[in-house]
Amino acid sequence: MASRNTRILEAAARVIARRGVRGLRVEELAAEAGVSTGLIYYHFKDRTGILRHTLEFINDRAERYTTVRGPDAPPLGPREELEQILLLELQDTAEVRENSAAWGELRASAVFDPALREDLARATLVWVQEVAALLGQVRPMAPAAKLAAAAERLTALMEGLSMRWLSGGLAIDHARTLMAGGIEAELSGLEPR
Amino acid sequence: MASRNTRILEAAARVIARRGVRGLRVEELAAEAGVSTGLIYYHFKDRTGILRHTLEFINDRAERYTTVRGPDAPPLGPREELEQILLLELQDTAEVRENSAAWGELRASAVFDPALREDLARATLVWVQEVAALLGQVRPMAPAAKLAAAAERLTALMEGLSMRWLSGGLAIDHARTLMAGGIEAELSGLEPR
DNA sequence: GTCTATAGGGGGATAGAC
DNA sequence: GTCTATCCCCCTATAGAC
Repeated sequence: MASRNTRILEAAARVIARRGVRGLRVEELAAEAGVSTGLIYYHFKDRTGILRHTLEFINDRAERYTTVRGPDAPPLGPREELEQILLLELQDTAEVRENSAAWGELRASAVFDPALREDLARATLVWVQEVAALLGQVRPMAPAAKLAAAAERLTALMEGLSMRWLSGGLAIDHARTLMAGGIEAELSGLEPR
Repeated sequence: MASRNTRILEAAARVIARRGVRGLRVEELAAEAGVSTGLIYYHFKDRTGILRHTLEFINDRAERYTTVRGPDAPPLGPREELEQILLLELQDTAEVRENSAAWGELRASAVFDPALREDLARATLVWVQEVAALLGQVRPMAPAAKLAAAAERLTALMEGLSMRWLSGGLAIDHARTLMAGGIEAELSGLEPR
Protein backbone atom coordinates (compact mmCIF):
# COMPACT_ATOMS: atom_id res chain seq x y z
CA MET A 1 0.00 0.00 0.00
CA ALA A 2 1.58 3.25 1.23
CA SER A 3 -1.57 4.76 -0.23
CA ARG A 4 -2.40 8.41 0.22
CA ASN A 5 -4.51 7.35 3.12
CA THR A 6 -1.57 5.71 4.84
CA ARG A 7 0.50 8.84 4.41
CA ILE A 8 -2.09 10.78 6.34
CA LEU A 9 -2.17 8.20 9.11
CA GLU A 10 1.61 8.19 9.40
CA ALA A 11 1.51 11.95 9.63
CA ALA A 12 -1.23 11.75 12.26
CA ALA A 13 0.92 9.47 14.40
CA ARG A 14 3.77 11.97 14.18
CA VAL A 15 1.59 14.95 15.02
CA ILE A 16 -0.03 13.18 17.95
CA ALA A 17 3.37 12.16 19.25
CA ARG A 18 4.49 15.79 18.99
CA ARG A 19 1.41 17.66 20.20
CA GLY A 20 -0.83 15.09 21.78
CA VAL A 21 -4.40 14.28 20.88
CA ARG A 22 -5.56 17.53 22.43
CA GLY A 23 -2.96 19.46 20.48
CA LEU A 24 -3.75 17.91 17.13
CA ARG A 25 -4.89 20.58 14.66
CA VAL A 26 -6.35 19.33 11.45
CA GLU A 27 -4.54 22.10 9.63
CA GLU A 28 -1.20 21.03 11.10
CA LEU A 29 -1.93 17.44 10.20
CA ALA A 30 -2.72 18.48 6.65
CA ALA A 31 0.58 20.33 6.36
CA GLU A 32 2.49 17.38 7.84
CA ALA A 33 0.89 14.99 5.35
CA GLY A 34 1.26 17.41 2.47
CA VAL A 35 -2.46 17.47 1.67
CA SER A 36 -5.38 19.81 2.25
CA THR A 37 -7.73 19.82 5.21
CA GLY A 38 -10.60 19.11 2.85
CA LEU A 39 -9.05 15.82 1.81
CA ILE A 40 -8.66 14.74 5.40
CA TYR A 41 -12.33 15.32 6.09
CA TYR A 42 -13.16 13.54 2.84
CA HIS A 43 -11.36 10.42 4.08
CA PHE A 44 -12.10 10.49 7.79
CA LYS A 45 -15.37 12.36 8.17
CA ASP A 46 -14.43 14.26 11.33
CA ARG A 47 -11.84 14.71 14.04
CA THR A 48 -12.95 11.63 15.93
CA GLY A 49 -12.69 9.62 12.73
CA ILE A 50 -9.08 10.72 12.35
CA LEU A 51 -8.36 9.62 15.89
CA ARG A 52 -10.09 6.28 15.56
CA HIS A 53 -8.30 5.34 12.37
CA THR A 54 -4.99 6.49 13.76
CA LEU A 55 -5.46 4.24 16.76
CA GLU A 56 -6.12 1.32 14.47
CA PHE A 57 -3.11 2.24 12.38
CA ILE A 58 -0.63 2.45 15.23
CA ASN A 59 -2.02 -0.78 16.54
CA ASP A 60 -1.33 -2.65 13.32
CA ARG A 61 2.08 -1.11 13.18
CA ALA A 62 2.90 -2.16 16.73
CA GLU A 63 1.81 -5.67 15.94
CA ARG A 64 4.18 -5.69 13.03
CA TYR A 65 7.25 -4.56 14.89
CA THR A 66 6.59 -6.76 17.88
CA THR A 67 5.92 -9.94 15.93
CA VAL A 68 7.70 -9.84 12.61
CA ARG A 69 11.27 -11.09 12.64
CA GLY A 70 13.92 -11.50 10.00
CA PRO A 71 13.33 -14.34 7.52
CA ASP A 72 16.31 -16.40 8.66
CA ALA A 73 16.30 -15.40 12.30
CA PRO A 74 16.27 -18.31 14.74
CA PRO A 75 12.78 -19.02 16.11
CA LEU A 76 12.23 -17.63 19.59
CA GLY A 77 11.18 -19.67 22.58
CA PRO A 78 8.03 -18.51 24.39
CA ARG A 79 10.01 -16.93 27.19
CA GLU A 80 12.08 -14.87 24.76
CA GLU A 81 9.04 -13.97 22.74
CA LEU A 82 7.31 -12.78 25.89
CA GLU A 83 10.20 -10.51 26.76
CA GLN A 84 10.36 -9.25 23.19
CA ILE A 85 6.73 -8.33 23.05
CA LEU A 86 6.86 -6.39 26.30
CA LEU A 87 10.30 -4.81 26.00
CA LEU A 88 10.02 -3.74 22.38
CA GLU A 89 7.55 -1.06 23.47
CA LEU A 90 10.24 0.47 25.63
CA GLN A 91 12.75 1.63 23.07
CA ASP A 92 13.87 5.12 22.27
CA THR A 93 13.30 5.02 18.53
CA ALA A 94 11.08 7.41 16.59
CA GLU A 95 8.51 4.79 15.68
CA VAL A 96 8.16 3.28 19.13
CA ARG A 97 8.02 6.71 20.72
CA GLU A 98 5.27 7.71 18.32
CA ASN A 99 3.32 4.58 19.01
CA SER A 100 3.68 4.82 22.76
CA ALA A 101 2.86 8.51 22.88
CA ALA A 102 -0.16 8.08 20.63
CA TRP A 103 -1.34 5.06 22.58
CA GLY A 104 -1.03 6.91 25.88
CA GLU A 105 -2.89 9.91 24.50
CA LEU A 106 -5.68 7.79 23.16
CA ARG A 107 -5.95 5.95 26.47
CA ALA A 108 -6.12 9.26 28.33
CA SER A 109 -8.61 10.69 25.85
CA ALA A 110 -10.85 7.67 26.13
CA VAL A 111 -11.47 8.56 29.76
CA PHE A 112 -13.56 11.48 28.52
CA ASP A 113 -14.52 10.36 25.04
CA PRO A 114 -16.74 7.27 24.97
CA ALA A 115 -16.37 7.09 21.19
CA LEU A 116 -12.80 5.88 21.64
CA ARG A 117 -13.48 3.33 24.35
CA GLU A 118 -14.70 0.40 22.35
CA ASP A 119 -11.76 0.28 19.95
CA LEU A 120 -9.35 0.75 22.80
CA ALA A 121 -10.91 -2.00 24.89
CA ARG A 122 -10.79 -4.41 21.97
CA ALA A 123 -7.15 -3.65 21.19
CA THR A 124 -6.24 -4.04 24.85
CA LEU A 125 -8.00 -7.37 25.06
CA VAL A 126 -6.13 -8.76 22.06
CA TRP A 127 -2.86 -7.66 23.59
CA VAL A 128 -3.67 -9.15 27.01
CA GLN A 129 -4.68 -12.46 25.46
CA GLU A 130 -1.51 -12.61 23.44
CA VAL A 131 0.59 -12.11 26.56
CA ALA A 132 -1.53 -14.61 28.50
CA ALA A 133 -1.01 -17.22 25.79
CA LEU A 134 2.75 -16.76 25.93
CA LEU A 135 2.72 -16.98 29.72
CA GLY A 136 0.77 -20.22 29.33
CA GLN A 137 3.49 -21.63 27.09
CA VAL A 138 6.15 -20.85 29.68
CA ARG A 139 4.03 -22.16 32.57
CA PRO A 140 1.82 -24.91 31.11
CA MET A 141 0.53 -26.02 34.51
CA ALA A 142 -0.76 -22.60 35.58
CA PRO A 143 -4.55 -22.12 35.66
CA ALA A 144 -6.05 -19.86 33.01
CA ALA A 145 -7.37 -17.33 35.53
CA LYS A 146 -3.89 -16.78 36.96
CA LEU A 147 -2.40 -16.43 33.51
CA ALA A 148 -5.00 -13.84 32.60
CA ALA A 149 -4.39 -11.85 35.78
CA ALA A 150 -0.63 -11.88 35.28
CA ALA A 151 -1.07 -10.75 31.67
CA GLU A 152 -3.35 -7.91 32.71
CA ARG A 153 -0.84 -6.75 35.29
CA LEU A 154 2.13 -6.97 32.94
CA THR A 155 0.41 -5.01 30.20
CA ALA A 156 -0.90 -2.41 32.66
CA LEU A 157 2.59 -2.13 34.14
CA MET A 158 3.94 -1.64 30.65
CA GLU A 159 1.53 1.26 30.10
CA GLY A 160 2.39 2.80 33.43
CA LEU A 161 6.14 2.60 32.83
CA SER A 162 5.71 3.92 29.31
CA MET A 163 3.88 7.00 30.56
CA ARG A 164 6.57 7.70 33.13
CA TRP A 165 9.23 7.34 30.50
CA LEU A 166 7.46 9.67 28.08
CA SER A 167 6.64 12.24 30.76
CA GLY A 168 10.33 12.44 31.58
CA GLY A 169 10.42 10.85 35.00
CA LEU A 170 12.07 7.56 34.12
CA ALA A 171 15.11 6.71 32.02
CA ILE A 172 14.43 4.19 29.28
CA ASP A 173 17.07 1.74 30.52
CA HIS A 174 15.63 1.77 33.98
CA ALA A 175 12.14 1.28 32.61
CA ARG A 176 13.36 -1.80 30.76
CA THR A 177 15.01 -3.18 33.87
CA LEU A 178 11.82 -2.69 35.85
CA MET A 179 9.74 -4.35 33.16
CA ALA A 180 12.10 -7.34 33.04
CA GLY A 181 11.84 -7.61 36.82
CA GLY A 182 8.07 -7.56 36.58
CA ILE A 183 8.08 -10.46 34.11
CA GLU A 184 10.41 -12.34 36.43
CA ALA A 185 8.13 -11.73 39.42
CA GLU A 186 4.97 -12.82 37.61
CA LEU A 187 6.63 -15.97 36.28
CA SER A 188 7.74 -16.99 39.77
CA GLY A 189 4.19 -16.43 40.95
CA LEU A 190 3.06 -18.91 38.28
CA GLU A 191 5.61 -21.56 39.14
CA PRO A 192 4.35 -25.05 40.05
CA ARG A 193 5.00 -25.78 43.72
CA MET B 1 -12.14 28.20 54.41
CA ALA B 2 -14.92 26.81 52.33
CA SER B 3 -14.50 30.26 50.91
CA ARG B 4 -15.94 31.24 47.59
CA ASN B 5 -12.58 30.42 46.14
CA THR B 6 -12.66 26.86 47.47
CA ARG B 7 -16.11 26.34 46.01
CA ILE B 8 -14.75 27.17 42.59
CA LEU B 9 -11.85 24.74 43.02
CA GLU B 10 -14.15 21.95 44.13
CA ALA B 11 -16.31 22.62 41.10
CA ALA B 12 -13.22 22.62 38.89
CA ALA B 13 -12.24 19.19 40.22
CA ARG B 14 -15.69 17.91 39.35
CA VAL B 15 -15.65 19.38 35.87
CA ILE B 16 -12.16 18.05 35.14
CA ALA B 17 -13.24 14.60 36.28
CA ARG B 18 -16.19 14.83 33.92
CA ARG B 19 -14.58 16.47 30.90
CA GLY B 20 -10.85 16.27 31.41
CA VAL B 21 -8.32 19.09 31.47
CA ARG B 22 -8.66 19.51 27.72
CA GLY B 23 -12.45 19.52 27.98
CA LEU B 24 -12.75 22.07 30.76
CA ARG B 25 -14.85 25.06 29.64
CA VAL B 26 -14.77 28.11 31.82
CA GLU B 27 -18.46 28.68 31.25
CA GLU B 28 -19.30 25.17 32.40
CA LEU B 29 -17.09 25.62 35.43
CA ALA B 30 -18.88 28.88 36.25
CA ALA B 31 -22.26 27.17 36.06
CA GLU B 32 -21.03 24.27 38.20
CA ALA B 33 -19.73 26.65 40.85
CA GLY B 34 -22.79 28.89 40.63
CA VAL B 35 -20.80 32.01 39.75
CA SER B 36 -20.08 34.03 36.63
CA THR B 37 -17.16 33.54 34.25
CA GLY B 38 -16.01 37.04 35.08
CA LEU B 39 -15.52 36.12 38.72
CA ILE B 40 -13.43 33.13 37.81
CA TYR B 41 -11.09 35.24 35.72
CA TYR B 42 -11.01 37.77 38.56
CA HIS B 43 -9.71 35.08 40.92
CA PHE B 44 -7.51 32.98 38.67
CA LYS B 45 -6.33 35.31 35.92
CA ASP B 46 -6.64 32.84 33.05
CA ARG B 47 -7.32 29.25 32.09
CA THR B 48 -3.84 28.09 33.07
CA GLY B 49 -4.27 29.71 36.46
CA ILE B 50 -7.45 27.72 37.00
CA LEU B 51 -5.65 24.50 36.10
CA ARG B 52 -2.62 25.17 38.26
CA HIS B 53 -4.66 25.98 41.36
CA THR B 54 -6.98 23.05 40.81
CA LEU B 55 -4.15 20.57 40.52
CA GLU B 56 -2.63 21.93 43.72
CA PHE B 57 -6.01 21.65 45.41
CA ILE B 58 -6.46 18.07 44.27
CA ASN B 59 -3.01 17.11 45.45
CA ASP B 60 -3.61 18.40 48.95
CA ARG B 61 -6.88 16.57 49.06
CA ALA B 62 -5.33 13.24 48.00
CA GLU B 63 -2.74 13.53 50.72
CA ARG B 64 -5.53 13.95 53.21
CA TYR B 65 -7.57 10.87 52.28
CA THR B 66 -4.64 8.52 51.92
CA THR B 67 -2.95 9.42 55.20
CA VAL B 68 -5.50 10.72 57.67
CA ARG B 69 -7.40 8.11 59.67
CA GLY B 70 -10.04 8.37 62.34
CA PRO B 71 -8.76 9.61 65.74
CA ASP B 72 -9.54 6.37 67.56
CA ALA B 73 -8.96 3.97 64.69
CA PRO B 74 -6.61 1.10 65.52
CA PRO B 75 -3.08 1.69 64.21
CA LEU B 76 -2.35 -0.20 61.00
CA GLY B 77 0.50 -2.63 60.51
CA PRO B 78 2.87 -1.88 57.61
CA ARG B 79 1.33 -4.55 55.39
CA GLU B 80 -2.17 -3.15 55.91
CA GLU B 81 -0.95 0.38 55.44
CA LEU B 82 0.71 -0.64 52.19
CA GLU B 83 -2.52 -2.12 50.89
CA GLN B 84 -4.46 0.92 52.04
CA ILE B 85 -2.23 3.37 50.28
CA LEU B 86 -2.38 1.50 46.99
CA LEU B 87 -6.00 0.37 47.06
CA LEU B 88 -7.48 3.66 48.25
CA GLU B 89 -6.83 5.10 44.82
CA LEU B 90 -9.00 2.43 43.28
CA GLN B 91 -12.40 3.27 44.67
CA ASP B 92 -15.49 4.35 42.85
CA THR B 93 -16.25 7.42 44.92
CA ALA B 94 -16.62 10.89 43.52
CA GLU B 95 -13.54 12.26 45.25
CA VAL B 96 -11.20 9.42 44.30
CA ARG B 97 -12.48 9.40 40.75
CA GLU B 98 -11.88 13.12 40.52
CA ASN B 99 -8.38 12.81 41.89
CA SER B 100 -7.43 9.86 39.73
CA ALA B 101 -8.80 11.46 36.60
CA ALA B 102 -6.94 14.68 37.32
CA TRP B 103 -3.73 12.82 38.07
CA GLY B 104 -3.99 10.88 34.83
CA GLU B 105 -4.63 14.08 32.94
CA LEU B 106 -1.63 15.70 34.55
CA ARG B 107 0.59 12.74 33.70
CA ALA B 108 -0.62 12.70 30.10
CA SER B 109 -0.25 16.46 29.75
CA ALA B 110 3.31 16.36 31.04
CA VAL B 111 4.33 14.31 28.01
CA PHE B 112 3.81 17.41 25.88
CA ASP B 113 4.29 20.15 28.45
CA PRO B 114 7.74 20.21 30.06
CA ALA B 115 6.53 22.84 32.53
CA LEU B 116 4.51 20.19 34.33
CA ARG B 117 7.26 17.60 34.52
CA GLU B 118 9.14 18.82 37.53
CA ASP B 119 6.14 18.92 39.88
CA LEU B 120 5.02 15.56 38.64
CA ALA B 121 8.42 13.94 39.05
CA ARG B 122 8.68 15.26 42.59
CA ALA B 123 5.23 14.06 43.58
CA THR B 124 5.93 10.66 42.05
CA LEU B 125 9.22 10.33 43.89
CA VAL B 126 7.59 11.07 47.24
CA TRP B 127 4.97 8.44 46.54
CA VAL B 128 7.51 5.81 45.44
CA GLN B 129 9.64 6.41 48.52
CA GLU B 130 6.64 6.10 50.77
CA VAL B 131 5.73 2.75 49.24
CA ALA B 132 9.37 1.59 49.35
CA ALA B 133 9.56 2.45 53.06
CA LEU B 134 6.44 0.41 53.79
CA LEU B 135 7.79 -2.52 51.77
CA GLY B 136 10.97 -2.26 53.83
CA GLN B 137 8.97 -2.57 57.03
CA VAL B 138 7.28 -5.73 55.78
CA ARG B 139 10.53 -7.21 54.43
CA PRO B 140 13.29 -5.83 56.65
CA MET B 141 15.97 -8.06 55.13
CA ALA B 142 15.41 -6.96 51.54
CA PRO B 143 18.10 -4.78 49.94
CA ALA B 144 17.19 -1.14 49.29
CA ALA B 145 17.56 -1.43 45.51
CA LYS B 146 15.04 -4.26 45.35
CA LEU B 147 12.62 -2.35 47.55
CA ALA B 148 12.90 0.69 45.31
CA ALA B 149 12.31 -1.35 42.16
CA ALA B 150 9.28 -3.07 43.65
CA ALA B 151 7.85 0.28 44.74
CA GLU B 152 8.35 1.75 41.30
CA ARG B 153 6.58 -1.19 39.72
CA LEU B 154 3.68 -1.13 42.16
CA THR B 155 3.05 2.57 41.73
CA ALA B 156 3.37 2.34 37.95
CA LEU B 157 1.01 -0.63 37.98
CA MET B 158 -1.41 1.42 40.05
CA GLU B 159 -1.35 4.20 37.45
CA GLY B 160 -1.83 1.74 34.62
CA LEU B 161 -4.77 0.03 36.27
CA SER B 162 -6.29 3.36 37.20
CA MET B 163 -6.22 4.52 33.58
CA ARG B 164 -7.86 1.32 32.40
CA TRP B 165 -10.53 1.64 35.01
CA LEU B 166 -11.24 5.26 34.10
CA SER B 167 -11.21 4.59 30.38
CA GLY B 168 -13.88 1.98 30.87
CA GLY B 169 -11.98 -1.20 30.13
CA LEU B 170 -11.68 -2.58 33.62
CA ALA B 171 -14.22 -3.02 36.41
CA ILE B 172 -13.15 -1.45 39.69
CA ASP B 173 -13.41 -4.69 41.66
CA HIS B 174 -11.24 -6.47 39.17
CA ALA B 175 -8.72 -3.64 39.26
CA ARG B 176 -8.51 -3.97 43.03
CA THR B 177 -8.03 -7.73 42.80
CA LEU B 178 -5.24 -7.27 40.28
CA MET B 179 -3.56 -4.64 42.45
CA ALA B 180 -3.75 -6.89 45.50
CA GLY B 181 -2.23 -9.72 43.46
CA GLY B 182 0.57 -7.41 42.38
CA ILE B 183 1.40 -6.54 45.98
CA GLU B 184 1.39 -10.23 46.79
CA ALA B 185 3.74 -11.02 43.90
CA GLU B 186 6.21 -8.28 44.77
CA LEU B 187 6.26 -9.28 48.42
CA SER B 188 7.06 -12.90 47.53
CA GLY B 189 9.85 -11.63 45.35
CA LEU B 190 11.28 -9.82 48.38
CA GLU B 191 11.05 -12.83 50.68
CA PRO B 192 14.26 -14.00 52.37
CA ARG B 193 15.35 -17.37 51.00
C1' DG C 1 -16.35 41.08 44.72
C1' DT C 2 -19.69 40.00 41.52
C1' DC C 3 -22.39 40.47 37.54
C1' DT C 4 -23.77 41.11 32.31
C1' DA C 5 -22.52 41.73 27.81
C1' DT C 6 -19.54 41.32 24.18
C1' DA C 7 -15.13 41.43 21.58
C1' DG C 8 -12.15 38.66 19.26
C1' DG C 9 -10.05 34.72 17.26
C1' DG C 10 -8.98 29.99 16.60
C1' DG C 11 -10.11 26.03 14.40
C1' DG C 12 -13.56 22.33 12.92
C1' DA C 13 -16.20 21.49 9.13
C1' DT C 14 -18.38 22.30 4.45
C1' DA C 15 -19.29 23.99 -0.41
C1' DG C 16 -18.09 23.86 -4.80
C1' DA C 17 -14.60 24.01 -8.57
C1' DC C 18 -11.53 21.04 -10.96
C1' DG D 1 -9.88 12.43 -5.20
C1' DT D 2 -8.07 16.77 -4.26
C1' DC D 3 -7.93 21.67 -3.63
C1' DT D 4 -9.30 26.61 -2.22
C1' DA D 5 -12.03 29.51 0.17
C1' DT D 6 -14.84 30.46 3.77
C1' DC D 7 -18.42 29.96 7.16
C1' DC D 8 -19.57 30.15 11.78
C1' DC D 9 -19.56 28.27 16.24
C1' DC D 10 -17.50 28.02 20.42
C1' DC D 11 -14.85 29.56 23.90
C1' DT D 12 -11.41 32.62 26.18
C1' DA D 13 -10.88 36.92 28.01
C1' DT D 14 -12.08 41.82 28.95
C1' DA D 15 -14.92 46.14 29.79
C1' DG D 16 -17.70 48.36 32.61
C1' DA D 17 -21.83 48.73 35.72
C1' DC D 18 -23.20 47.89 40.44
